[in-house]
Amino acid sequence: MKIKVKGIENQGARGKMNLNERSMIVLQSIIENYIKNSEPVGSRTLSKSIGFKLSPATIRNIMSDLAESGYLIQTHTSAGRVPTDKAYRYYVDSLSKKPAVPEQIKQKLSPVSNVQGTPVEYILSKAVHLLAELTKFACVVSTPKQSVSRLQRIELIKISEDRILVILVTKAGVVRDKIIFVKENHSQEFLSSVTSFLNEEFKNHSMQEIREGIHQSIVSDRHRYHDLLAHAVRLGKKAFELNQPGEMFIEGQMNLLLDSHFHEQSSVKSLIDAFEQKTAIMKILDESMKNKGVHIHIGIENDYEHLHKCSLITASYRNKQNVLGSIGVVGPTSMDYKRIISTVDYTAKILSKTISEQSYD
Amino acid sequence: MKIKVKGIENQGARGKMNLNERSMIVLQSIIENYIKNSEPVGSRTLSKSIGFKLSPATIRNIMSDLAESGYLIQTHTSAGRVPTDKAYRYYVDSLSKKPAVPEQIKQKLSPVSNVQGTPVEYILSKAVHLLAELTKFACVVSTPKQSVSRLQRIELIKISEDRILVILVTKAGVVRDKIIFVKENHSQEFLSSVTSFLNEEFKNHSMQEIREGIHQSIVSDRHRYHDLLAHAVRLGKKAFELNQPGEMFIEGQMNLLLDSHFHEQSSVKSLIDAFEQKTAIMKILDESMKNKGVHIHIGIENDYEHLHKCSLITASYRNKQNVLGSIGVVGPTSMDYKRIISTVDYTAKILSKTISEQSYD
DNA sequence: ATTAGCACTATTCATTAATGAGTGCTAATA
DNA sequence: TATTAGCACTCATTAATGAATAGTGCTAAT
Repeated sequence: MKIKVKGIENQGARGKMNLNERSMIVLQSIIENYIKNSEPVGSRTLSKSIGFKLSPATIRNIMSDLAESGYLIQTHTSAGRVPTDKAYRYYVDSLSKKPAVPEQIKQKLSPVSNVQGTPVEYILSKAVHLLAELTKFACVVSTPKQSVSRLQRIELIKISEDRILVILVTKAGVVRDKIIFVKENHSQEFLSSVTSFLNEEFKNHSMQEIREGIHQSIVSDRHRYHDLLAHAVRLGKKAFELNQPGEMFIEGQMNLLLDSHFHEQSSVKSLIDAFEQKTAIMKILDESMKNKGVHIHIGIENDYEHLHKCSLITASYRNKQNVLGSIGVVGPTSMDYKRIISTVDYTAKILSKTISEQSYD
Repeated sequence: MKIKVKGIENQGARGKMNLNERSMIVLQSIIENYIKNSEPVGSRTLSKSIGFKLSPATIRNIMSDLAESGYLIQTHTSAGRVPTDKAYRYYVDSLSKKPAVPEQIKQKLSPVSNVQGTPVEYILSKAVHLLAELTKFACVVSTPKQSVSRLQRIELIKISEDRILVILVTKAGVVRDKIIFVKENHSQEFLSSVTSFLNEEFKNHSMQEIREGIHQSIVSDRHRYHDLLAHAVRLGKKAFELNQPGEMFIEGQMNLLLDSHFHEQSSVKSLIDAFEQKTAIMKILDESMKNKGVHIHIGIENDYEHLHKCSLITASYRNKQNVLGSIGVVGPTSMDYKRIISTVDYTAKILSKTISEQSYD
């Protein structure tokens, strides 16, 4: 693996300090050691575990420089060094972009494609569940936004004299159902004609467009469908609102509590808040939909303060047409980035593949 | 509140011991004290907090008797007493069956009825979420079993050349959808006729019956609907299987970890396992569907060992026709039973009301 | 430029002693 | 006879102490 040194050498201003390629290899070694053992790493330990020969004293000098440049900190005077968020950022940036996915992980994720044909939500929950099991961290996935997805089909089914079941099927394969209450007792035939009208009119339009456009239709066709379309508007609005705050499935929160890094009381409570609020994590997932590939948010880089001690690894999933949502892992900043990144990446891919194959376009 | 003394007096065999009504008031006082403060309660404290005048020495004697009868234990020689599961059992049995529900709690649960008209799952998740927020414990709810609920309507919708969306609407208001892949390109008209055939044939039959009966129909009508019915069989089976293990929503697991009673490492891990496995809790929820009212499982009374340090308070919810599922709270054995019982009871009631009003029978 | 050596610092762990909450028992009391 | 006061005893908790340990920083030698 090639290491990027660009822009790092001599950035520390002070003439004495020199952060050359060797320093960075040491840093990398410290990081990997810390990820593995979750304990501050000292010069002697490192001297042994590092590839080439270097005495503890020399390593101490290098460490001192790295500390001064903000890559390492000491929890106390006589303790080993611990990587900072800056160090992790350097580390992940210097990783070759696509670590291979171990066959074992692929195998464990294969059940995701086995649930093809089930509702998208079920596929998502399967994926997030397996991801949590594999990573031993908390995992999240956002459900497809209804606003961007396009209508495949709408169905109005008469359930009783005053109730109609409305079913919206989107291109992404999401089915949303809702009961609306009506005053008039419409015949199923009437509903059928309204249904075909709606389908002709709005198929392939996004929910957003429908919501905006449906009112006009009412005006022009007022004579025929007036009342029911009014209901349809109300339904559309409600269904849209329901999904608007963006649903999100969470799995494996408990994993974090077993993790040694979160054993300090304070950060546990922080995390609980973060998951309770949802919005902060949701925002990160949404952000992740804008660009391809794996996104990495390390500790302090997160806007939300309660996530300052976490890293989030996210990746979006999609069907052939659109980006639908994101799946991600929430863990300590000292997670095994190599493994987690490749796992998340692969999970998103298999999710995309599974959903694409059952999407309607 | 009347206290049951029946069958308790002199049950300890040893002639000396006497557990009269006063003892039981003391016991009750100890329990309530412990529930409130989560700390072993001593004779001096109790002497002050108890209603009538009684010296610490006397109370010590009573406590000693209660301990001998298995209602109290000491964590160590010089510690106060802690109620046993037997004590809690006595305590809840002696509660007047229906503690009043505070107006404040009713208010906080009112959003449940506001989501009427949405999918049952959504209503359930709303209810369990609020219940967790109110009780500050972990809460669970089981979704309606498909096997017992009766078919209201089935719809087959042609999605693309090789895909059909199947929607099952049950009387309980549960909608289940699934995509089936077909080799032949059936026309929508053909599907419509199959749909109406299926509806005529199976409406009001339970899923179980349909699953068993559908094969016969195939035989007799083989000439017309053969292929699609074969698919319907497969669908029915799969849909049934999917729901069979019984889904369950969990909320507020994290609450338990903040609870002082679960701070000991071991019991945390136990609990995580319990929620991971789901089956044990699911079984208790299922059990709870058999009888009306609130069910209480205290610590050791639970079959599943990992739940020995928990109490579960459950109540079933229903529509006009059937019992559909259960909702419940999982907390420490020293929970505030009065409050939790009334809250669970009320939640189940409001859930039943909300769902009944949108059920199709 | 690297390394060995040594002084220095802070954590961790075990030991000890003091404190205090709470009991159990016995004898005095109402 | 039931209750209470008094006292000895137990055990957890806490703080203080000191030894052992891991690790650094600096300096001088290589």
